[in-house]
Amino acid sequence: MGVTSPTAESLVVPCCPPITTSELSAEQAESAAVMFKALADPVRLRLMSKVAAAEGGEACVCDLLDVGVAQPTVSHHLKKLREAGLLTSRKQGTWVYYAVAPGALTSMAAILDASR
Amino acid sequence: MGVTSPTAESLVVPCCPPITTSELSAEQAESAAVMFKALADPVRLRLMSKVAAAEGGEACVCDLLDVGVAQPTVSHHLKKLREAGLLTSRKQGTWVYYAVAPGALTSMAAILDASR
DNA sequence: CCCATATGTTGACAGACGTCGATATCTTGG
DNA sequence: CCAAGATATCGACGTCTGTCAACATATGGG
Repeated sequence: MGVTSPTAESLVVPCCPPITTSELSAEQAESAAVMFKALADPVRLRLMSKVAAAEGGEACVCDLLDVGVAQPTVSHHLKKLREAGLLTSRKQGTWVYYAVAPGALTSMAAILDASR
Repeated sequence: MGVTSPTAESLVVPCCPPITTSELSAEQAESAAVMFKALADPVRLRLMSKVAAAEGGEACVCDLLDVGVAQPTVSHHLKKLREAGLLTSRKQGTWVYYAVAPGALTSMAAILDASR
């Protein structure tokens, strides 16, 4: 295990309206906070960036180990990003490839709105 | 005090390139994390939303107290959002009005990029 | 002037979080 | 099959964070 199940986690739900449009409900805020929490760490931001900027749209874990923390810590952060629905993972032989979940970044940007 | 100084905190620095464009450096990730950390809490997300969606673009603290936590906690969260550069504040008589810092949301959305 | 109202500050506490070393699991090559 | 490499899990530790009650500060009205 350790690889994203095909049915869940990779789905992109619209979640919330732009915060400039209407006040978020407690439930909407709770679910949006999960995504922002996932990016609220320098190491996870760098991991997201490495994956998002990788050619082919995916990166092997072995290419994500140079972020200044130990390997178990990298694994822990990747799990968080997966659980937040921001990354998907795919196992190929010995290696695991991570990719940005389709629509994840767009749906976060949508919450922020681009009109201010 | 307690009101945003006019010179700092409200400035919008571009901070970082889109994460899909190039890998974030440790320093860039650190400073971007400050902003995402600020939104990584349901209460703060609701506060941002209330301010952002307010008519006139600003809201009195007295209109921000119905988010399910005590008044000191609201004050604490507003301070965090101010320090992160996401909100500005203005004192008028007994009341303090909060507004979204110009460019703050846009600059966060820019980091996420809108191309995926 | 003093009191009610609005907002911020302080100190304390429980729980969440980031980090690591040790270890487990899985896969491939020999 | 067994050793080596890649990745995940576990358990522990220190630190950060959200929360509140109590208090402090400031403003305007009577």
